[in-house]
Amino acid sequence: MEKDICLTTCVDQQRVARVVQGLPAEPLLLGAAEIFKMLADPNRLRLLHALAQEELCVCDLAELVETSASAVSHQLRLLRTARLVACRREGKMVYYRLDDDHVGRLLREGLRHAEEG
Amino acid sequence: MEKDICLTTCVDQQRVARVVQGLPAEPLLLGAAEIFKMLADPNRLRLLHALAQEELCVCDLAELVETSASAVSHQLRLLRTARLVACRREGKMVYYRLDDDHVGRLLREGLRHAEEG
DNA sequence: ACCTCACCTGAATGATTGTTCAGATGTTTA
DNA sequence: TAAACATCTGAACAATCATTCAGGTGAGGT
Repeated sequence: MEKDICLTTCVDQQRVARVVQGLPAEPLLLGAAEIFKMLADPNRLRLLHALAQEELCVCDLAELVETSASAVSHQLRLLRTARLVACRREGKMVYYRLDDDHVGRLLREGLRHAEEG
Repeated sequence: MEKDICLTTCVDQQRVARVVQGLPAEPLLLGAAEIFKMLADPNRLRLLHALAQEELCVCDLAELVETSASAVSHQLRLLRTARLVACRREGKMVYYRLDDDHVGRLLREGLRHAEEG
Protein backbone atom coordinates (compact mmCIF):
# COMPACT_ATOMS: atom_id res chain seq x y z
CA MET A 1 0.00 0.00 0.00
CA GLU A 2 1.18 3.48 -0.74
CA LYS A 3 0.06 4.76 2.64
CA ASP A 4 3.56 5.76 3.68
CA ILE A 5 4.00 8.14 0.83
CA CYS A 6 0.64 9.65 1.36
CA LEU A 7 0.84 9.95 5.10
CA THR A 8 3.72 12.37 5.02
CA THR A 9 2.36 14.59 2.29
CA CYS A 10 -1.31 15.27 1.85
CA VAL A 11 -3.09 13.58 4.73
CA ASP A 12 -4.10 16.07 7.37
CA GLN A 13 -3.74 13.86 10.45
CA GLN A 14 -5.51 16.28 12.74
CA ARG A 15 -8.50 16.54 10.46
CA VAL A 16 -8.69 12.77 10.13
CA ALA A 17 -8.35 12.21 13.86
CA ARG A 18 -11.10 14.74 14.53
CA VAL A 19 -13.45 13.04 12.10
CA VAL A 20 -12.63 9.55 13.34
CA GLN A 21 -13.66 10.66 16.81
CA GLY A 22 -17.03 11.69 15.49
CA LEU A 23 -17.69 8.35 13.78
CA PRO A 24 -20.45 6.20 15.25
CA ALA A 25 -19.44 2.99 17.02
CA GLU A 26 -18.73 -0.05 14.87
CA PRO A 27 -21.86 -2.06 15.72
CA LEU A 28 -24.02 0.97 15.01
CA LEU A 29 -22.50 1.42 11.58
CA LEU A 30 -22.91 -2.25 10.78
CA GLY A 31 -26.49 -2.18 12.00
CA ALA A 32 -27.36 0.86 9.95
CA ALA A 33 -25.71 -0.61 6.85
CA GLU A 34 -27.75 -3.76 7.38
CA ILE A 35 -30.99 -1.81 7.48
CA PHE A 36 -30.10 0.21 4.40
CA LYS A 37 -29.20 -3.02 2.60
CA MET A 38 -32.71 -4.27 3.22
CA LEU A 39 -34.07 -1.05 1.72
CA ALA A 40 -31.79 -1.28 -1.29
CA ASP A 41 -34.09 -3.36 -3.46
CA PRO A 42 -37.14 -2.12 -5.39
CA ASN A 43 -39.20 -5.22 -4.59
CA ARG A 44 -38.50 -4.99 -0.89
CA LEU A 45 -39.37 -1.31 -1.01
CA ARG A 46 -42.67 -2.22 -2.61
CA LEU A 47 -43.32 -4.81 0.08
CA LEU A 48 -42.49 -2.41 2.87
CA HIS A 49 -44.45 0.43 1.36
CA ALA A 50 -47.46 -1.85 1.04
CA LEU A 51 -47.09 -3.09 4.60
CA ALA A 52 -46.89 0.51 5.77
CA GLN A 53 -50.45 0.83 4.56
CA GLU A 54 -51.95 -2.41 5.81
CA GLU A 55 -51.31 -5.93 6.99
CA LEU A 56 -50.97 -8.44 4.13
CA CYS A 57 -50.40 -12.16 3.76
CA VAL A 58 -47.58 -13.77 1.79
CA CYS A 59 -49.90 -14.60 -1.07
CA ASP A 60 -51.09 -11.01 -1.42
CA LEU A 61 -47.50 -9.82 -1.36
CA ALA A 62 -46.47 -12.30 -4.03
CA GLU A 63 -49.27 -11.00 -6.22
CA LEU A 64 -48.23 -7.44 -5.47
CA VAL A 65 -44.65 -7.81 -6.67
CA GLU A 66 -45.58 -10.33 -9.37
CA THR A 67 -43.30 -13.09 -8.27
CA SER A 68 -43.50 -16.50 -6.61
CA ALA A 69 -44.57 -16.97 -3.02
CA SER A 70 -41.25 -18.66 -2.36
CA ALA A 71 -39.22 -15.68 -3.50
CA VAL A 72 -41.34 -13.35 -1.39
CA SER A 73 -40.96 -15.64 1.56
CA HIS A 74 -37.20 -15.41 1.28
CA GLN A 75 -37.38 -11.63 1.14
CA LEU A 76 -39.73 -11.53 4.10
CA ARG A 77 -37.40 -13.65 6.12
CA LEU A 78 -34.62 -11.15 5.49
CA LEU A 79 -36.90 -8.31 6.53
CA ARG A 80 -37.98 -10.27 9.58
CA THR A 81 -34.49 -11.05 10.80
CA ALA A 82 -33.59 -7.38 10.28
CA ARG A 83 -36.57 -6.52 12.53
CA LEU A 84 -38.20 -4.42 9.84
CA VAL A 85 -41.37 -6.46 9.69
CA ALA A 86 -43.25 -8.65 12.12
CA CYS A 87 -45.74 -11.37 11.42
CA ARG A 88 -48.77 -12.99 12.95
CA ARG A 89 -50.28 -16.34 12.05
CA GLU A 90 -54.01 -16.63 11.50
CA GLY A 91 -55.03 -20.13 10.53
CA LYS A 92 -53.11 -21.19 7.47
CA MET A 93 -52.11 -17.70 6.59
CA VAL A 94 -49.34 -15.49 7.94
CA TYR A 95 -49.97 -11.77 8.01
CA TYR A 96 -47.07 -9.36 7.87
CA ARG A 97 -46.85 -5.77 9.03
CA LEU A 98 -44.15 -3.17 9.65
CA ASP A 99 -42.38 -3.76 12.93
CA ASP A 100 -42.54 -0.08 13.89
CA ASP A 101 -42.81 3.20 12.09
CA HIS A 102 -39.17 4.14 12.06
CA VAL A 103 -39.13 2.03 8.96
CA GLY A 104 -41.96 3.99 7.41
CA ARG A 105 -40.13 7.21 8.19
CA LEU A 106 -36.91 6.02 6.59
CA LEU A 107 -38.89 4.92 3.57
CA ARG A 108 -40.60 8.28 3.16
CA GLU A 109 -37.32 10.11 3.68
CA GLY A 110 -35.65 8.04 0.96
CA LEU A 111 -38.50 8.55 -1.48
CA ARG A 112 -38.53 12.27 -0.83
CA HIS A 113 -34.82 12.44 -1.58
CA ALA A 114 -35.38 10.46 -4.78
CA GLU A 115 -38.07 12.93 -5.85
CA GLU A 116 -35.79 15.89 -5.61
CA GLY A 117 -32.66 14.35 -7.06
CA MET B 1 -46.07 -20.18 -11.52
CA GLU B 2 -48.73 -21.30 -9.11
CA LYS B 3 -50.51 -17.98 -9.37
CA ASP B 4 -53.70 -19.53 -10.72
CA ILE B 5 -54.16 -21.72 -7.70
CA CYS B 6 -53.40 -18.92 -5.36
CA LEU B 7 -55.48 -16.28 -7.04
CA THR B 8 -58.75 -18.08 -6.48
CA THR B 9 -58.12 -18.88 -2.86
CA CYS B 10 -56.19 -16.66 -0.54
CA VAL B 11 -55.36 -13.50 -2.46
CA ASP B 12 -57.64 -10.65 -1.49
CA GLN B 13 -57.80 -8.85 -4.83
CA GLN B 14 -59.39 -5.74 -3.40
CA ARG B 15 -56.76 -5.40 -0.75
CA VAL B 16 -53.98 -5.87 -3.29
CA ALA B 17 -55.52 -3.40 -5.74
CA ARG B 18 -55.88 -0.82 -2.98
CA VAL B 19 -52.25 -1.17 -1.98
CA VAL B 20 -50.97 -1.16 -5.56
CA GLN B 21 -52.66 2.20 -6.02
CA GLY B 22 -50.75 3.59 -3.09
CA LEU B 23 -47.34 2.46 -4.39
CA PRO B 24 -44.92 5.18 -5.50
CA ALA B 25 -44.18 5.48 -9.21
CA GLU B 26 -41.60 3.11 -10.69
CA PRO B 27 -38.77 5.65 -11.21
CA LEU B 28 -39.19 6.90 -7.67
CA LEU B 29 -38.86 3.40 -6.27
CA LEU B 30 -35.80 2.71 -8.38
CA GLY B 31 -34.28 6.02 -7.36
CA ALA B 32 -34.86 5.40 -3.67
CA ALA B 33 -33.46 1.87 -3.93
CA GLU B 34 -30.38 3.32 -5.60
CA ILE B 35 -29.82 5.76 -2.77
CA PHE B 36 -30.31 3.10 -0.12
CA LYS B 37 -27.88 0.86 -1.98
CA MET B 38 -25.24 3.55 -1.63
CA LEU B 39 -25.91 3.67 2.10
CA ALA B 40 -25.77 -0.11 2.45
CA ASP B 41 -22.04 -0.38 3.03
CA PRO B 42 -20.21 0.38 6.28
CA ASN B 43 -17.28 2.03 4.53
CA ARG B 44 -19.50 4.31 2.51
CA LEU B 45 -21.39 5.17 5.69
CA ARG B 46 -18.11 6.10 7.30
CA LEU B 47 -17.20 8.27 4.33
CA LEU B 48 -20.56 10.01 4.32
CA HIS B 49 -20.60 10.49 8.06
CA ALA B 50 -17.17 12.03 7.90
CA LEU B 51 -18.15 14.30 5.03
CA ALA B 52 -21.21 15.36 6.99
CA GLN B 53 -18.78 16.90 9.45
CA GLU B 54 -16.28 18.50 7.14
CA GLU B 55 -14.80 18.62 3.67
CA LEU B 56 -12.06 16.04 3.12
CA CYS B 57 -9.72 15.03 0.32
CA VAL B 58 -9.42 11.54 -1.17
CA CYS B 59 -6.24 10.87 0.74
CA ASP B 60 -7.81 11.74 4.09
CA LEU B 61 -10.75 9.53 3.27
CA ALA B 62 -8.52 6.60 2.33
CA GLU B 63 -6.75 6.96 5.66
CA LEU B 64 -10.09 7.17 7.42
CA VAL B 65 -11.42 3.87 6.12
CA GLU B 66 -8.00 2.25 6.07
CA THR B 67 -7.95 1.27 2.44
CA SER B 68 -6.27 2.29 -0.81
CA ALA B 69 -6.91 5.62 -2.49
CA SER B 70 -8.05 3.72 -5.55
CA ALA B 71 -10.76 1.82 -3.72
CA VAL B 72 -11.99 5.02 -2.10
CA SER B 73 -11.98 6.72 -5.46
CA HIS B 74 -14.26 4.03 -6.85
CA GLN B 75 -16.62 4.42 -3.91
CA LEU B 76 -16.59 8.18 -4.27
CA ARG B 77 -17.46 7.90 -7.91
CA LEU B 78 -20.51 5.83 -7.00
CA LEU B 79 -21.52 8.40 -4.40
CA ARG B 80 -20.91 11.18 -6.89
CA THR B 81 -23.03 9.69 -9.66
CA ALA B 82 -25.77 9.04 -7.10
CA ARG B 83 -25.55 12.78 -6.25
CA LEU B 84 -24.82 12.09 -2.61
CA VAL B 85 -21.51 13.91 -2.62
CA ALA B 86 -20.01 16.73 -4.61
CA CYS B 87 -16.39 17.64 -5.11
CA ARG B 88 -14.18 20.65 -5.66
CA ARG B 89 -10.64 20.72 -6.95
CA GLU B 90 -8.01 22.77 -5.17
CA GLY B 91 -4.58 22.47 -6.75
CA LYS B 92 -3.65 18.81 -6.89
CA MET B 93 -6.22 17.80 -4.33
CA VAL B 94 -9.91 17.13 -4.69
CA TYR B 95 -12.12 17.92 -1.74
CA TYR B 96 -15.40 16.10 -1.23
CA ARG B 97 -18.46 17.14 0.72
CA LEU B 98 -22.09 16.04 1.07
CA ASP B 99 -24.19 17.23 -1.81
CA ASP B 100 -27.01 18.39 0.46
CA ASP B 101 -28.25 17.59 3.92
CA HIS B 102 -31.03 15.21 2.97
CA VAL B 103 -28.23 12.68 2.98
CA GLY B 104 -27.20 13.63 6.48
CA ARG B 105 -30.77 13.31 7.64
CA LEU B 106 -31.16 9.84 6.11
CA LEU B 107 -27.91 8.84 7.73
CA ARG B 108 -28.96 10.02 11.16
CA GLU B 109 -32.36 8.39 10.80
CA GLY B 110 -30.76 5.06 9.89
CA LEU B 111 -28.30 5.22 12.77
CA ARG B 112 -31.05 6.09 15.19
CA HIS B 113 -33.03 3.08 14.04
CA ALA B 114 -29.95 0.90 14.46
CA GLU B 115 -29.53 2.16 18.02
CA GLU B 116 -32.99 1.11 19.06
CA GLY B 117 -33.16 -2.19 17.22
C1' DA C 1 10.24 20.13 -20.38
C1' DC C 2 10.42 16.84 -17.01
C1' DC C 3 9.19 14.55 -12.81
C1' DT C 4 6.30 13.79 -8.94
C1' DC C 5 2.08 13.45 -6.79
C1' DA C 6 -3.12 13.19 -6.17
C1' DC C 7 -6.56 11.26 -8.31
C1' DC C 8 -9.20 8.73 -11.83
C1' DT C 9 -10.44 4.80 -14.90
C1' DG C 10 -11.11 -0.04 -17.16
C1' DA C 11 -10.72 -4.76 -16.90
C1' DA C 12 -10.45 -8.93 -14.22
C1' DT C 13 -10.91 -11.57 -10.11
C1' DG C 14 -13.19 -12.90 -5.90
C1' DA C 15 -17.03 -12.26 -2.74
C1' DT C 16 -22.12 -11.37 -1.91
C1' DT C 17 -26.63 -11.60 -3.26
C1' DG C 18 -31.01 -13.00 -5.40
C1' DT C 19 -33.84 -16.52 -7.49
C1' DT C 20 -35.34 -20.96 -8.45
C1' DC C 21 -36.46 -25.62 -7.52
C1' DA C 22 -37.48 -29.45 -4.67
C1' DG C 23 -38.86 -30.89 -0.62
C1' DA C 24 -40.41 -29.99 4.45
C1' DT C 25 -43.59 -27.94 8.05
C1' DG C 26 -47.71 -26.99 10.12
C1' DT C 27 -52.84 -26.01 9.65
C1' DT C 28 -57.43 -26.81 8.13
C1' DT C 29 -61.17 -29.61 6.30
C1' DA C 30 -63.31 -33.94 5.00
C1' DT D 1 -55.98 -39.94 9.31
C1' DA D 2 -55.47 -38.26 4.80
C1' DA D 3 -55.54 -34.66 1.54
C1' DA D 4 -55.07 -29.88 0.28
C1' DC D 5 -52.99 -25.66 1.00
C1' DA D 6 -50.08 -21.58 2.72
C1' DT D 7 -45.74 -20.93 3.94
C1' DC D 8 -40.95 -21.98 4.91
C1' DT D 9 -36.27 -23.85 4.09
C1' DG D 10 -31.65 -25.54 1.92
C1' DA D 11 -28.87 -26.06 -1.91
C1' DA D 12 -27.39 -24.66 -6.48
C1' DC D 13 -26.97 -21.50 -10.05
C1' DA D 14 -26.87 -16.76 -12.02
C1' DA D 15 -26.22 -12.02 -11.44
C1' DT D 16 -24.35 -8.17 -9.15
C1' DC D 17 -20.79 -5.84 -6.54
C1' DA D 18 -16.22 -4.52 -4.41
C1' DT D 19 -11.39 -4.57 -4.69
C1' DT D 20 -7.12 -4.85 -6.96
C1' DC D 21 -3.84 -3.85 -10.41
C1' DA D 22 -1.98 -1.42 -14.20
C1' DG D 23 -2.10 2.37 -16.69
C1' DG D 24 -3.80 7.33 -17.60
C1' DT D 25 -4.86 12.44 -16.55
C1' DG D 26 -3.86 16.86 -14.96
C1' DA D 27 -1.67 20.05 -11.56
C1' DG D 28 2.75 21.79 -9.35
C1' DG D 29 7.49 22.15 -8.51
C1' DT D 30 12.34 22.09 -10.35
